[in-house]
Amino acid sequence: MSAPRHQQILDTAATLFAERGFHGVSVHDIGSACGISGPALYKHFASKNDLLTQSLTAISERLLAEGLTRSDSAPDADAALDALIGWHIDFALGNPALIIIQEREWANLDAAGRKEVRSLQLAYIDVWVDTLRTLRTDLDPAEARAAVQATFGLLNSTPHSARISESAMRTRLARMARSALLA
Amino acid sequence: MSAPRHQQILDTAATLFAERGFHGVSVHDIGSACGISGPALYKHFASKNDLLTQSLTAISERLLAEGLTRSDSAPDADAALDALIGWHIDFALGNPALIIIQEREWANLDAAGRKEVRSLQLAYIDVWVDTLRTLRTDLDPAEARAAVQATFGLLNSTPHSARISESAMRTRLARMARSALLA
DNA sequence: CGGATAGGTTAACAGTCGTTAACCAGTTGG
DNA sequence: CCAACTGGTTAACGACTGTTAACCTATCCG
Repeated sequence: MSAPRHQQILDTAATLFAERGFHGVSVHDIGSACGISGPALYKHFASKNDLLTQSLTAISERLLAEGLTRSDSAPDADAALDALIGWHIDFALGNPALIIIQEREWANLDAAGRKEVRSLQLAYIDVWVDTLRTLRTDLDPAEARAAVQATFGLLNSTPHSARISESAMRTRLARMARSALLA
Repeated sequence: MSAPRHQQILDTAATLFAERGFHGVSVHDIGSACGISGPALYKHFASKNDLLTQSLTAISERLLAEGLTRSDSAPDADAALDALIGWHIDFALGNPALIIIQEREWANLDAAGRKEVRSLQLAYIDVWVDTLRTLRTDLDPAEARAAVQATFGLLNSTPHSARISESAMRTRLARMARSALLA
């Protein structure tokens, strides 16, 4: 199996999906952006939908795994929150296309993919919620979840703006997220 | 001219676009959701793209106009910021479909529509930026703009979550937005 | 009364979509 | 050395797309 080509297709598809939306991109577009053409994709993926499913599950798995690692290795809850914020910013700034499709293409998954991605996303949210609730004992789980999701909206907005330097953006987002969560 | 039908089509289209994306909805889908079918839409709109353009410009005009009104009638900058936050939350909670398509279907506009919507959006951002910069003299325009757009991301995340009551969501979002902007 | 008009219908068009089929070159392994 | 497999090609498919055309009916106005 040619793993690099597999990954190349996945990356290319994610970028195109982010730019024009799942239904706005044809398999011919994806193939030709990879130097191959159209139906050749079916040697690597079962369907166009499979491309989206694999992208989204990979994103969710990576967010969750690294989020767990970083928050677990923090000395206390306060540092864990900073670690989560830092990780999410790293990911959003480094992979704007993935952030975009994770936000907007969720509805185009089939039932099975949707279920899997959803549970990974919920697990990731729970990591944040658990951390936040040890710092904010006044928040019940539902309120904490709402606050975390709002913070994701804040952090995920980076792909849409970005007119200041990456390091300035990084520190500004971190400060805004922290004070929003602890307000 | 039947104005109500015009508006009904616009509302229906916006909802469907929000659910399945511009390319994921056919003119037949829109028509049949309105009780008429397919090509009848062309008695009211020039094209499917025209539907999207009119939706997006209407949203941007409304956000800007009401934002200006509310912030102008505030006694000072601090109250103006609260007024802007309150208005944006009102709109986002009341029109989740419109918020969604304004975020994600911008790329599907034709050149003319894109230009008009963009300038309206920039004007709306400027209202926020001007207000914010009288309270935060340390922020240069670019940084203020980045902060405002991040706040929009926070406030616009409501359509994706919403598991707590609307009034609880409203006050939580307002507090988070305010402290993120002033952090 | 009678034409214009507004708002709907169905039929049809050309184009594009995702997907499959049939085929072919190169590599690999028994 | 030959068989199998990998990864590519082009051709063809049926379904669906946005849009136009042709036609019908009710309402309105001179």
